[in-house]
Amino acid sequence: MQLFKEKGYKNVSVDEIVQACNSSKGSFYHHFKSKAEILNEHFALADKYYEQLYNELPIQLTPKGRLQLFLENVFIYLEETFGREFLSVVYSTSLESEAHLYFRNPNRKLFMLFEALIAEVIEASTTKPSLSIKQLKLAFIQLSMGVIYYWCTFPEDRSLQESGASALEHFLNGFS
Amino acid sequence: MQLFKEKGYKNVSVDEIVQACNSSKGSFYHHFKSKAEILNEHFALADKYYEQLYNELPIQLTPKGRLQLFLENVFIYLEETFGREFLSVVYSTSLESEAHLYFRNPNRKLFMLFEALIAEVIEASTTKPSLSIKQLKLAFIQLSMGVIYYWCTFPEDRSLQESGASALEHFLNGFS
DNA sequence: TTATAAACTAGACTGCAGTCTAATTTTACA
DNA sequence: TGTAAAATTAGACTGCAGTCTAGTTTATAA
Repeated sequence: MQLFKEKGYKNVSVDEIVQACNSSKGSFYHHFKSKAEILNEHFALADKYYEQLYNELPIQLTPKGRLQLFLENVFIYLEETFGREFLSVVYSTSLESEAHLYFRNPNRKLFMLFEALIAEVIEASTTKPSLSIKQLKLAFIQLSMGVIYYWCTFPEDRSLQESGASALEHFLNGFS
Repeated sequence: MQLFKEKGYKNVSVDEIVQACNSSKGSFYHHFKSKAEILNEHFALADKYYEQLYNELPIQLTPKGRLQLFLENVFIYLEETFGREFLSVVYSTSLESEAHLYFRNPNRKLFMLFEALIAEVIEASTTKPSLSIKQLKLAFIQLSMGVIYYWCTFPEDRSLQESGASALEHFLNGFS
């Protein structure tokens, strides 16, 4: 991870990694399915952090406010801890290999937290929404991924959080 | 493109391509910046098709209905013409290189059509939405990308269109 | 025509992710 | 302890994207 930070993911070869670790390629590929899979280690940490974020969400806020605050903090965390290059590598390699078991797990912890927060919003809503909670959870996941993917693909000067702010707002408007 | 369809993108090497074309690597890389860039050719076609779709949208439909129908047809087109593997390759390689000028152009034709259709929806809406048209266009792009990215990452048996249906519905609910 | 520049082509070469096989170390258990 | 199986390690090797350099063809213009 240190080498990646110093030189960028693409500019660090596996040979360089194993040399820096006094290890060997055989050993490396015994433990990891691919170069990209090393990044997985971080996703376990991320899910831990999200859970903490969730538990620290102020109870006095409205459900919508809680959902909004949560996603905002997730985005801030992603940008600060991972950064655009790291996210690009994860989003890119996830599509081309079976690496990233954490990331590609449709039942990952983060998604469960999304669901819990959306359930709160539905419950507090005066009218029943036309979509089921499963559908709304899916829509929310798609939205988050879209925001991140867009932010990686079209690098601007805005933060990830800013870039996704209006999409999130509009999503919340969808609840009467 | 024929080789890719037969054997899959990853299983066709550039050597194989140039051999099948009685060409050479030097020639290939004179015309294309990368292997992935060949796929670009298709995006020009796609944008042509979208424009036609847009022009054929029934005028008697509500603006929401028109937007919905349009995106549904885009998704159907993407799935049928490109397919999951092709989309995965494009979405993946777009993050790792400067290839795909079409795809990575924030002003591409498709996005303009989105904007036009959203403008219709806003105009027909009784109350002014809290977001500007530019913000809504961005949110809509992010949503579409998210739906496609999700569909590529978590392959299920559902069509792309089905997978994104509820996200799209919820987006439209966001307009009062 | 011919000189010169620009566009294009050829294919050997480089760098790197990932594989393969043979060794070495660790574990399990008699 | 001894020994067989399993886990781990080493590093040479393979396959392929992309580069490099030296040609060859085509366009331009006197």
